[in-house]
Amino acid sequence: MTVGMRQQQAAQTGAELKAAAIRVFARLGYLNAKITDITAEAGRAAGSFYKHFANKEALLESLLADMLRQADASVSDEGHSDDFSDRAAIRFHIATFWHFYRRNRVVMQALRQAAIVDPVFEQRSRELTDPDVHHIAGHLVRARDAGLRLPGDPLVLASLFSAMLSAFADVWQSGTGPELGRDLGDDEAIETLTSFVYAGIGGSTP
Amino acid sequence: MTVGMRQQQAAQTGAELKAAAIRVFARLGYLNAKITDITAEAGRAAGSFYKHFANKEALLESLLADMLRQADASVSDEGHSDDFSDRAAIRFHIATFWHFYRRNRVVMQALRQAAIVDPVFEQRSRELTDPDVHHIAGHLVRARDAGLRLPGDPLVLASLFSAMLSAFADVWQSGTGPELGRDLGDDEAIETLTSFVYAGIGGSTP
DNA sequence: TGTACATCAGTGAACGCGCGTTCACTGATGTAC
DNA sequence: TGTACATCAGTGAACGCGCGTTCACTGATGTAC
Repeated sequence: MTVGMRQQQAAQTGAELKAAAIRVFARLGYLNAKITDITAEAGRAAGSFYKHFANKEALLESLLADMLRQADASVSDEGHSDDFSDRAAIRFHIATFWHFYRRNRVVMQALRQAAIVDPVFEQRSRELTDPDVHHIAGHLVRARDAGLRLPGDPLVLASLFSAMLSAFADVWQSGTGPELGRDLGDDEAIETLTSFVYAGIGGSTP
Repeated sequence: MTVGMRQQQAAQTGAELKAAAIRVFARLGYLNAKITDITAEAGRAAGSFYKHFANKEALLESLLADMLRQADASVSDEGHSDDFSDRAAIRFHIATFWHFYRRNRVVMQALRQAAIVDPVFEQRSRELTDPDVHHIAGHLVRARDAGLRLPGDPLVLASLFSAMLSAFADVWQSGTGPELGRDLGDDEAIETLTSFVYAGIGGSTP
């Protein structure tokens, strides 16, 4: 039952294919990436791919699994207060998301592209986003209980935040904003978002 | 030089193909739509398509042209005040966008999908969004001059608004939000967005 | 107004390209004795 | 420790499917005289 040379090598090439895939997705996008682009990037033959993944979808599932495993490991749900009348609570959520997206932008974009074309990934995408939206909605309800006059329905606002964060991170972390090539610093991005959201839900003027 | 029967008929089928395309895009998405899906929807033979459009890209260009022509015709740049310290100015912009998106959601989504896969449409998409972002940035600068303490750089905020509006309209106009099938009423959507943005840039609490 | 020929929208079967996927083969690791 | 056989990751040429695109054909409109 010892792990032999062969298994190690195989696991290794599997990992190299995934790493190559991420580089290719970053360059061409998930939808434009051909299997042979990935194997070429990894310096392997085309057929090699199928010793490790059934197809491109299975590869993406595997990348998603890696992402979630890593995210679960690094989550510290601790230490953030639970209502959004507290500016620090908002900042904490935004910063967490922002850094998560920095680490996983390519896979997240790949997922979004896959979701456009494939109902399975549309579902996966929803499964990833939905709990978050409801989590945020909960914070908003508590903020309302604490006396804030929200500008709308908590769930609607929560989905607004979620969409806003993804779109914003997408644009400003990949330098595709109105000023091409400009990558907003983490601090400026997080501060801007926090101030905007905090004031937006009635917390206070900046 | 009179317009004959044949030309009329041809223009007619051209228009029918475009209308069918929009229905198909709405159902399957631009990227998933096959030429034969469109011709079938229009009740025509496959080859017919190419008497009217060089390919799917040309069809989309044509739909974009229609959209812009119609938008140009209905624009009344008049009657909106020019700085965002005025709540009505924000509401006006949001309402305009919201209604534009209601009329043209399918084509806008098609454009976004095409942009993922094709640099030409990435460019088109940018050309469509960019002036808007700068226009909004201008309003924000004037709001700042009027005494508002913005939560960040005007251009960054403007791109944030733009991304937020598209994402929000996308989700809530197509019933794909956290509560599947719920289409937010125009008024609720516009009010929520306006209040949020107005407060967010320091205008006031709702 | 009528006849002969030209044009052209529309048809749908056939073609062919791109790319995902397979498969017979190789050589290195693993196993049995 | 050595020999014979089995397994399996990796290879890359070949296969074949899906779908965009073409093309020879039809029949209705348009033109010439």
